[in-house]
Amino acid sequence: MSDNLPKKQPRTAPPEARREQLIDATITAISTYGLSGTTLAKVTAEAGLSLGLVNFHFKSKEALLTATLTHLADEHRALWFTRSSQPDVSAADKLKLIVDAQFHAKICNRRKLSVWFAFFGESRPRKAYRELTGPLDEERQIATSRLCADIIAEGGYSGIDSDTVSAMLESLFDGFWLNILMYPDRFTRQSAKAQVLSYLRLCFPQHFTRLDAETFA
Amino acid sequence: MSDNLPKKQPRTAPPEARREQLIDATITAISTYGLSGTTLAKVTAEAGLSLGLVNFHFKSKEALLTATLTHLADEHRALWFTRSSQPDVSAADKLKLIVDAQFHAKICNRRKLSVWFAFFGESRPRKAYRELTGPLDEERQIATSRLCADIIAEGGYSGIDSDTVSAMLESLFDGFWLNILMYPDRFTRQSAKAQVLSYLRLCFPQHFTRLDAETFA
Amino acid sequence: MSDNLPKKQPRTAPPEARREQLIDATITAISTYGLSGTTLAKVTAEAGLSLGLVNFHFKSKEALLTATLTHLADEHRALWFTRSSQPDVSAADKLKLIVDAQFHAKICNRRKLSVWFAFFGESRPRKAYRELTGPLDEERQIATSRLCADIIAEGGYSGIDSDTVSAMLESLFDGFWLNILMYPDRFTRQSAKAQVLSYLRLCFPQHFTRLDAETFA
Amino acid sequence: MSDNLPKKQPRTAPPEARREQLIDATITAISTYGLSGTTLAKVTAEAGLSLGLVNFHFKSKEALLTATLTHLADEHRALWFTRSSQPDVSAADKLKLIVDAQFHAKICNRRKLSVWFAFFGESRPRKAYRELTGPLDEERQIATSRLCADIIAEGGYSGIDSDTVSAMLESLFDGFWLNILMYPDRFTRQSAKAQVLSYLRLCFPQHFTRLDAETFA
DNA sequence: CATGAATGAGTCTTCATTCAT
DNA sequence: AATGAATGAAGACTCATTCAT
Repeated sequence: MSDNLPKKQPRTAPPEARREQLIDATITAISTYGLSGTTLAKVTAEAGLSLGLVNFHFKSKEALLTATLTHLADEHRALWFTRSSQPDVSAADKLKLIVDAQFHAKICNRRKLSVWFAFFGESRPRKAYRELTGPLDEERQIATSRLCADIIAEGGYSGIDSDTVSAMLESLFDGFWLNILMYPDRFTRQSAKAQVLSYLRLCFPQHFTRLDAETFA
Repeated sequence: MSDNLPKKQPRTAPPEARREQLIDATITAISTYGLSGTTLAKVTAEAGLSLGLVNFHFKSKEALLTATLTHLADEHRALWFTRSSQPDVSAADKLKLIVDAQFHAKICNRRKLSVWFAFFGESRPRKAYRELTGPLDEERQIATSRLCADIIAEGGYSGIDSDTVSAMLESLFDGFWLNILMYPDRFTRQSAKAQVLSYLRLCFPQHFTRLDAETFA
Repeated sequence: MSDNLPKKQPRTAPPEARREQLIDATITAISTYGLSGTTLAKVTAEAGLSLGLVNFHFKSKEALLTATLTHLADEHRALWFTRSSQPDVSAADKLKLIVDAQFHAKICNRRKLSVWFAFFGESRPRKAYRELTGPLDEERQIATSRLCADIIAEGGYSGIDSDTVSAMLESLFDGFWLNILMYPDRFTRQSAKAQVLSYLRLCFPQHFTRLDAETFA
Repeated sequence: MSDNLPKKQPRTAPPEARREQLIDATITAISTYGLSGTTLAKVTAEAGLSLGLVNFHFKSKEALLTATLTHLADEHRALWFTRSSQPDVSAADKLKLIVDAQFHAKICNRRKLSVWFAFFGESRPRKAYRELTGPLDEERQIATSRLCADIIAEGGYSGIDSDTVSAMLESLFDGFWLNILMYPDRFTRQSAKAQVLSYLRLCFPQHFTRLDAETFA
């Protein structure tokens, strides 16, 4: 289950390294066994560490799971936020960068998607997700809504509402994530991104051209 | 936990009634406690029945969960299929009926959405879902794709692909479901349906008018 | 598991027939699943009857098992007792008949040996056996001891004790039964009987000849 | 049920000690409650340990039972094998040592005999016994057969077959064990051993004298 | 007499957490 | 810091027994 040799660490490692090691093993365990099938024994075996360490570095199993979720959420947020905060980028390009981040290989892979949907699937973890990650989701939706508003103003688009587009985008993101997780043969990162961009082309024909999908592949 | 008085049934009920009763209690339990938090004790307490009865009417807990999933899938399929199989309905109206079914109060409520996402969230239940419900998902996607193709042919639309639209619809369905489950304050059945229809209006402006959303509310 | 067609009885059968039917199914169940693996469901399925019938015809499961044991013990006792009670038979021939009964196909088959040893193997059933069947075992040992005493007197054998021979016979009976059950490839009814008779030949050379084994085969 | 005070061990004991402790408690439990009446709760209570510990040190209940059987079989084998492997001992004396081992107080007591017959009595445990201990039984039978062949050659005995004697000995061993377990008032270790030796005296009068029984008491 | 649905106590097993070393 | 043995509560499943029909 774990190739322990290369993972063996010096007997005492800096706490932060141990925490990351355990979080990484937790992601692997959740994606393999599911949230309820993830036991501390499996996590520590995967990490090549001893069982007792989890309750030493984290207060409880729940704390480990919370830390794992936060870790993923931060990673995700960093990706789209830093990219779309660059000064000399147009609103449309920022929007494209957010879409791009959503389907980036680092984020949108089955290992990590499994974890997201593991949290969505059960009521208590869902509550935890809402508290921890909900604000980040809302922040992103607000950001895309503002970008859409800028584009609408720029392009003089009528009959289209920035909040509607951003709600659509959020749902497309989640829906494609789910389908990529469920039916990887029919849904891929690339096709998902292309189809989201095709939606933006429908909305904002002057700002999104047929070539965009390839540009950011 | 269970208000037992009104639920008390005659001591011996027809097996099918007991099965339905247990499936209904299972849906409630999953939506309340999650899939892994759903214990047979909670299910039977919810149903006002004794613990041992589940393994009498169903072979195992897993069989109960499978039956629950199948029950939901059949209910969902029946709703959109019978509606969209009527003879004298246009392709566009059939598509609207499918969208309508997807966000119908009978299907799209937090109690039942919880169950869907409970199955999506863990690897083994996800596999079960894929085997049991995957074919129905694909059937629906094929149906919407055909309807889109008909609409495209009718309207002479260019630059739009029926498979892309059906993939988008599938993802919008799932994505809005998730957001309705996660953020019921910001996402409602009505707004979701309206936004999906706004997407169809973008795609097929001659076939979907601004009034459609209200028509099928 | 049960070929139910030929076993189906008229809906109401004489109680004694039902009891025998259930006892027979119990023997089959014990030999197949062991004593603890024998459930009333398996017994009634084997008998082609409904679950509730056992507690109708027998007070409890334990009563069924007790009746089964008694049935076997009576059958066994009848076989050796009636044979060795004939008036014009010599003591040696009576002894041979007892040995013969012990390894008779009707008694000494794996199906029934399983039941005997099932009762020997657990403390409570062992206690039940002791109470129900112990007296019959003792009766047989006394009978063989008397026959040995007669033979010793007749033959003028010295250095041999009738109680020792009867104790040896009892143990040989049980030991061969066990080995026939455990290792049917190495131990058969026929070889066991021949070897017990070879022991009697060692004890009483004038009364048991080399041909005895075949005579009673 | 358990006198816990004297059994309390240091909180962390070497694994092998815990395993032995649990095996010992298992023997006690089987002899008291039978195989199917032996629950992990009773075993651990008997051992003065907590319920969960069995599945920590053994994979399952079945593994514990298997280990218990192996433990007894090894103990038994060691006793007769080391004794009868001494270099300067005659074949007849080796045979006596095997008989002696069979009825040694360490082996042939009701506590341990209960366990043997518990395994004989049910089909699945019987199968386990056959696989684990069958080879040891056969090894012993082969050893006794060889010793008998040596004695026959030495003594020039005729009309007697070494395989027959060894089969008789096996069955006597088992049969006396059963009777000692069932009827301890009428069958004792000492009388059983004396009677088995009396059989050997019948077979090999030059090698086994009347005094042998007492010599090895 | 007969059926089989219903009950609930009892068992094995899992696993988060604790703690002696 | 780290280890892993130990604990015990909780859950799925079994099954003798009861009882309405």
